[in-house]
Amino acid sequence: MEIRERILEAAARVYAVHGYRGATTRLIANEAGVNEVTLFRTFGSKDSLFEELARGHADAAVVPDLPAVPVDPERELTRWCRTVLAYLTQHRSFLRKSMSEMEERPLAAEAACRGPHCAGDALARYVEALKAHGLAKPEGETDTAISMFMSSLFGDAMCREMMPGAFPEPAHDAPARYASCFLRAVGVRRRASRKPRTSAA
Amino acid sequence: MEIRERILEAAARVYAVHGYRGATTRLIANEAGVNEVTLFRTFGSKDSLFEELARGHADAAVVPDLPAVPVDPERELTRWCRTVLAYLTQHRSFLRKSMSEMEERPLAAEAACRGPHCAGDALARYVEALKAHGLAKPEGETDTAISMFMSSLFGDAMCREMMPGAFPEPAHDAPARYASCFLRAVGVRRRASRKPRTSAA
DNA sequence: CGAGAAAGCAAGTACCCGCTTGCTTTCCGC
DNA sequence: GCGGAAAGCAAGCGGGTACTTGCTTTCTCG
Repeated sequence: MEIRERILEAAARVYAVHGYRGATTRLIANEAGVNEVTLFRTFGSKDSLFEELARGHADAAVVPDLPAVPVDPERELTRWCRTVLAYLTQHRSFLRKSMSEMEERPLAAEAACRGPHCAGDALARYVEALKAHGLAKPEGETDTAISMFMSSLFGDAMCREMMPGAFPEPAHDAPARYASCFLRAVGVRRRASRKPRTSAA
Repeated sequence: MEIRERILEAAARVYAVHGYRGATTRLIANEAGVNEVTLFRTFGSKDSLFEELARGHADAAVVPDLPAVPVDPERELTRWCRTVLAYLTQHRSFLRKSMSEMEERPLAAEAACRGPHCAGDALARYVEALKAHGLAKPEGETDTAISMFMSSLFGDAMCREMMPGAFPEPAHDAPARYASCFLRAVGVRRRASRKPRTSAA
């Protein structure tokens, strides 16, 4: 692998555990299996290394897309929710660190927020589509519901490991529960499972 | 004020901005208007100062109580929600730091979680009371709703300042919206405002 | 094979951090 | 007014951190 990428990945790992101040150049170089001098030759300074790290992380944030034309809201949203939650959970330490450094390194916090922010926008568009297709009630406070839904994913990813018991169990079922609860809140009727030929009145 | 408390409060302020590693004893002593040596004479070490700080913070976490017998859920819950959200918002920097230091100082993270955890328990008891008095539907997935509600408060407090626009506006109305959305989710019917003499069927 | 680039290595600089020491000043009750 | 406790002050110690320098090793490509 390119030495540049090896250092960046090592920096991400060390940063996720120790934060910016604790992620010393020695530690990062060691983790990357690289001489510390090489780190400085490659990136110039610790600051610019982390600048690039934040940029890369923001660019790489995957926001799965929701269909423009909703067909099976429960299923589609559960799937989306699972992906977003998995992403947030996987990067929880990194995100926690970045957000906690808001006061000292605001750009890092901003970069960390970009992914989730886009996800929220995608969800809002999806709910508009639900309304447009008569699947969701148009009157509800959907903005509040969306905000609560996104916070739920965020809270689950950030806090579950330190507050077990405060989140839906088992963890694997959480996405379905969040999605179902959200859909009820925006007035989407639950379908009978797995497309029965006729709907029960 | 006692010198002990002055140092503790200064430590909390500095810590909220710079985190544990950034909160140097020099900085804390300066903020407290105290000689650095006095800090060490009083607390012995930086570690034990922060130990005491975490303990004090956990003990001082105020969890407002909800009535054992619910009368006006919308009103009661909005009020409770406002208090909890205000607490979380006021201490957001402190909490962000403590939670982000989960890997290096797990006791700090645990202490920071204690308050919110108790709040969640109080809410769960309240919902049980709602059910017992026939005000909430007993069948719903109330656990998920509670978890989402608590996450909403957490997410709002932690992220609003760095993601304006992703949360209910104006901020002052957020508690009422969260409460209302939650009550709908657990099947509490909205009352006509302000106790009309007869209830409309 | 040989030149140049890339990486390693050892050492060093200037500064910061937690913490200590030795001493002086201030203050309060008897 | 005086003795003792509490706080201040100046200096320093050992170790860590970002970053630099000067030199050697290794690899690549023509």
